[in-house]
Amino acid sequence: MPFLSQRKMDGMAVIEREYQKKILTECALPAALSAVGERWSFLILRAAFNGLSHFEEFQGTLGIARNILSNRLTRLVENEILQREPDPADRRKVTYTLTDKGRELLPVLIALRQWGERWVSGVPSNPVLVDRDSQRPIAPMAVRAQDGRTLSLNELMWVDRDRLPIR
Amino acid sequence: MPFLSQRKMDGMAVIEREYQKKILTECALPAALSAVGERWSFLILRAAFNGLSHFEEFQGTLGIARNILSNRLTRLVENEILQREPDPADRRKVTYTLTDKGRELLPVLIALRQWGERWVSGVPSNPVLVDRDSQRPIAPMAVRAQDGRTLSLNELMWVDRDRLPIR
DNA sequence: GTTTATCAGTTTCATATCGAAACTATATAG
DNA sequence: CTATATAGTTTCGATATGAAACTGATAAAC
Repeated sequence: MPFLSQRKMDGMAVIEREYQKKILTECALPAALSAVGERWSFLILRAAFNGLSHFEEFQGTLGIARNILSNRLTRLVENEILQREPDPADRRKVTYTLTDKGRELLPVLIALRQWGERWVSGVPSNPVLVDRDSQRPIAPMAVRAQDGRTLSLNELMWVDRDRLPIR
Repeated sequence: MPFLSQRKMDGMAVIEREYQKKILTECALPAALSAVGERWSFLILRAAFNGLSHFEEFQGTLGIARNILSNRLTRLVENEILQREPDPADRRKVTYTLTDKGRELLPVLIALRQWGERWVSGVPSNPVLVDRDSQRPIAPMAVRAQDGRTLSLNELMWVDRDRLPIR
């Protein structure tokens, strides 16, 4: 994917048009969006992260239309984000559970949620997500360097893969 | 918002139904999605982060229909994610630039892009986003504790705001 | 100053998607 | 055997989308 308004960011070099195009075309964002880019998909995943796993649970909790839910679940399963299995305890039921691929969407959901808290709803949501050890809230999601420093937009730049320092 | 499949996560306490409902309703994710939850919105933002700012640039680069682009730009401006201004150099043109609120979506876009690279496109995209200082690629987006430790799903839990340790 | 081109939209219309409600198929409970 | 729960599918009207043509304003060319 791409990013970075180099134009008016002090200190950030202006990107030439050709490179800009490359950044926009060779980007995994459209690929990611085709898997989870629909509104309901995010909300279904949120529910799955909270332990919901049955059709009726999703439908009742989210208030989504049944045909749309059916369609979204199918797509999420096709994309291997959810796993569909008959419930061994009750064969009428089907469970949808997160795969590893699905679980790794957690940072995306958390980042979106934090942004919404800060900029849209305004209110810090009530149950708070905390680190189990310290019992303190998690840190705000941020872009970071390898050593953990958080990076702002003008501390970032694009580099061609071939020109990366070795190691 | 919500999250966390407590059910089968070893060590993670099972959440009671009532609390689960609260987690799902008092969540900023739906709010965030109503602002940026449409496919094109993310792609327009990606382009804006790369320095695109004019209608024709977005249209040509993204291949989006003009009426939809018009609609999405209007909505992004209404949501104060983009700022609309006449171009002082050429009064025919209008520039759309990121606001602070818009720029703070960077972690979301980066997280989505990284996920897409790893799980969908499979290939690490070519221009690489690096830390300007070290010239090394940025770290993978991760949920972290206040002290910077990365946290996995089963190291997370929900706590009611009132029961947070003081400080 | 007239013509032409550019830019940022709007309008139109055909198609695709969505959502509410009713219907279906299978499994379980009594 | 009957009633109910679960996970869908079908139907149909409303909404959103996309391609293409059109508009209005500014700027550039001559």
